[in-house]
Amino acid sequence: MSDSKRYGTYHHGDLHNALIVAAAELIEEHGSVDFAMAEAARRAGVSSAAPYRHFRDREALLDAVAQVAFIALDQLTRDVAASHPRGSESCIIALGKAYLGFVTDHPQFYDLMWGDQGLRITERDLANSGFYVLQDAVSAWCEATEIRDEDTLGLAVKLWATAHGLACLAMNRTVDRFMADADIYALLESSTRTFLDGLRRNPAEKTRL
Amino acid sequence: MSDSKRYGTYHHGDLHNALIVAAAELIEEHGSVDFAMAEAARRAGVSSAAPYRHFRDREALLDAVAQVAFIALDQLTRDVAASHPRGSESCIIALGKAYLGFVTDHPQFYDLMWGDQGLRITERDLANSGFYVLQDAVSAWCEATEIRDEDTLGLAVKLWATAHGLACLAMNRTVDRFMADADIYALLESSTRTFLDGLRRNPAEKTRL
DNA sequence: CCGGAATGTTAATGTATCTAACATTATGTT
DNA sequence: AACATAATGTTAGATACATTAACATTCCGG
Repeated sequence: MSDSKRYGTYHHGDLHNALIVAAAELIEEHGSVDFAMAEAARRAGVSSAAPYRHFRDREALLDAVAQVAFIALDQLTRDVAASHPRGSESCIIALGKAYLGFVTDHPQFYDLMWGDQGLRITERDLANSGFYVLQDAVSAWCEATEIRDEDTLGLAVKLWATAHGLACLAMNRTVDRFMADADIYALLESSTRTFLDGLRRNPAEKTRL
Repeated sequence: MSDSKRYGTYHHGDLHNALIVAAAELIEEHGSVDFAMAEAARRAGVSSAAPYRHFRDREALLDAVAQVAFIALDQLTRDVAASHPRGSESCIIALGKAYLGFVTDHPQFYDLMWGDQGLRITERDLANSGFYVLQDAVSAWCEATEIRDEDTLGLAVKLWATAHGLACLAMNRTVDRFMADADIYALLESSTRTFLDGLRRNPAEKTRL
């Protein structure tokens, strides 16, 4: 029933997905989210009004693209976590670097995912943000490092914020302009190691209220 | 010559600035940057075409608003730095908290300043981003803490990234959804303290290439 | 006080989103 | 198979906004 060959030329057969793909391509090509609805429709081979049978409005199409992006991020995150020893420092660092790479390799999708004050982000998207994978890695690291009684949720947020912030500043070329030839991956790694060193030094510091 | 009373009703007298103010207000009210050029014009009491005598296009008006926002951030940053002992850890933390407050108090301006992949940011804006103030605070702290031979530029970027990332995740309500009742200021403070602890523990770690 | 530069106005123009009315195809029921 | 109906497309606007063109008024330097 998902075989588009069953449809004639009048009905597309899988316009919903075709529009998501077209929109993603256009975002990639334009380098931003400012493509025209009609352009996506044309690329999918339908008239400019057809998309509205599948998406309430332009925003809804963007939501759908964002959801796909979150799923891709989640997949990447899981793959990275799976290829590093659970509880290792290298796993946490690899997760951060993967996040950094995801953002900087697809800067066009950043706004889609995190921009607009996050109005587009759903609970489902957050579950696909890789955060829970990071939190698990942090928990495992705390156990392995014999750091007990830590607020792993808070730790994960702090580590995430560091990677996110660096990704953000790297993406909009802010880091480059302050540090020529900056290696953001090296920055993230050393920043993370310093932070974890700090935890080892003073593990009892809790942050939740 | 800046006295608008010298002008009659036909000429506004200070439309350039009035438009910047109107745009800022509209951004604040709409909660985003999606106001109409004509709306800003109406608020300034002129016709919808008048703004184009002062700004090439809508983008140019947004640039101008962003520049004002950067100047405000710079001023805030300098004030905070001046009210804390130079070289103190509290100064670095206060700077981070001020940054966090600036972003979360005016979330509408975030996209304007850092969004759109930072295409709007000029060199002048960066000088007004508060970064150099932070870098100076970090340098002073390193001296006071007898941590020598450190890459203060890199350290400042790392600290900035942490504050920026947390601000970003707080602003789009991502942190809230993972941690109910999260106190982002407390998170930033403990994160920063842990990081500085890590530096004290292992100060020789350098990151530049 | 005159002439040009600035700055405003009104009236298009072009483009984008979205809707309305209508056409065609798919699907499920008898 | 034949029909009813839902789903999905199409064309032709309606509306909103950015921007420009042509023209009007005011400011300011000589």
